[in-house]
Amino acid sequence: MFRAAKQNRIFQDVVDQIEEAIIDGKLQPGDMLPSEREMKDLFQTSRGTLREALRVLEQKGLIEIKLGVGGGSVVKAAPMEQVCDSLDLLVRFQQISLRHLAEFREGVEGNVAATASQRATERDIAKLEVLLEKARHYVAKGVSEWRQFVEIDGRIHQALAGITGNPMYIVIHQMVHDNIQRYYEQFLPWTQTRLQENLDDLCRIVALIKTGDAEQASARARRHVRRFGEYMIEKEKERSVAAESP
Amino acid sequence: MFRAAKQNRIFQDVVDQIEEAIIDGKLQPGDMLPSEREMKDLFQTSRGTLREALRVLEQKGLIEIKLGVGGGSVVKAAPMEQVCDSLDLLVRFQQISLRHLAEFREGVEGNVAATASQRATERDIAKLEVLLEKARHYVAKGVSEWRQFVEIDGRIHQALAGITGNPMYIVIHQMVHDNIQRYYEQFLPWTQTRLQENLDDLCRIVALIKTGDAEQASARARRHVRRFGEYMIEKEKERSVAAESP
DNA sequence: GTTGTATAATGGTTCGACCTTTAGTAGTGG
DNA sequence: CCACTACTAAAGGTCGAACCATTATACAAC
Repeated sequence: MFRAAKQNRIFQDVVDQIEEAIIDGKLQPGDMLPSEREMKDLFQTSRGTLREALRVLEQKGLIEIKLGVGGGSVVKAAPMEQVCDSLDLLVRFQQISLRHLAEFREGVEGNVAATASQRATERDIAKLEVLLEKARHYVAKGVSEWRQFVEIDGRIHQALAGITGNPMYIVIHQMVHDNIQRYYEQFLPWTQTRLQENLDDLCRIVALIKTGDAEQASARARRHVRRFGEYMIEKEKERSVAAESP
Repeated sequence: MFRAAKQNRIFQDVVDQIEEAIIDGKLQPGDMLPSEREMKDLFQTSRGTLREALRVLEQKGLIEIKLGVGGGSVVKAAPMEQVCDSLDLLVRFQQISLRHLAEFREGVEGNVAATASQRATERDIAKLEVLLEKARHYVAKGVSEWRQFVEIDGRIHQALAGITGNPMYIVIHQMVHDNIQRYYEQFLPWTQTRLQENLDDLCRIVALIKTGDAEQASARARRHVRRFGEYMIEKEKERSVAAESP
């Protein structure tokens, strides 16, 4: 019900003031803050304390600090990376396993596909088909190009999230994708069959979105990412078994 | 493809070392770090630089710093709050509107209900029914107790997320709930009818989870949160209209 | 015009001192 | 013997001044 009331820290006060100015729009993205030596006078504090405040703001993703003359603190755009980073930490903290991530992803991709199928314009569809064509290209070149295919796969999913027009989907999708991406590297090589399966999935999903069939698009998208997930979890098991009896 | 290569900052090196020690488990939650004056010698740096590193770690939610003798830096448990905080910032940055949050929430609650209906044990159901009983109690007492009802409502949803056993759902759900909560305050009073509607929803959802009907549970959960969302968006519109022509 | 160099502004680091908070301990009075 | 007070030391918080490292700019040399 109540929050800790410690407010004896000066740097925190500085952080709050600058943060408020940014959120209220008094400081726009791209704006430069005064130099440290000026700000220390403005806030009537020491440079060390002011720098601690800047460290916090930088970590929050609100400012970026550049070196040299003409450098200084510049207000950043929306701090979306921080959401990814904080979850990244949680995953590495082993609070969240691959299985958990994969399950969650399945649900999100399903929702994204359903929403996208209701909102996709002709331009959106055209964009998707360009990506699809690239994917076909890489699959045709064989398993050696698996990395390219995975990259295109990611871009297609990202495009779907974009079509929903909901930044929450974009951020969350990015976050999950970034965090699951780490595992891809460990679980190759992919077979040609698997590549082809995934490509077929993508084609069908786009086709269903074209017709606006939310139900089917959602189900197919879920099946698609479940394939990814099951494969990786399966591989992970093999690993841990191998690790137990080497 | 590549990342910025600036690594000339000493405090960043200190951050990385301590972060790695925590993630690798060499430092367990609850462990105390040495005092600033000791660490400055260990890392062979100045106290100011070391303190900047500690500020970053504190902001990341990895450590907590206490004052006075016997105080110092103590390693925290899983930094879940940071995920909420970073999204909170994004919302306040006006990158994400109530509408976006509500839509995303609808999808998540649907997935949570579906998954929970497959995994709920008898104990889980019992817990839910205890909460349900409390909700009934507050509704019976009338609109004046709307705040209590909303609190129970939140706990029921949180319980559902817990039943899935997937920490991703718990974290994401918490995050969305915390960030949407802010709007509740602005959009009262609730009518008795509305209170009753929501209670009915909750009862039906729990009943469907009891029977393990994922489809229906999901649909009902979505409808439930959509009601919340629509009501708030509607109120928000009234507000902005009122603000335009006062 | 291009290249190199000096300059100054700005963040990054260091050192040393002092203040504030806090837990423990010794002392004091009942 | 107990309870309260006051002192002490440890730890974070702040301050100021100096110096180092990086970089954009202006100016000079070719």
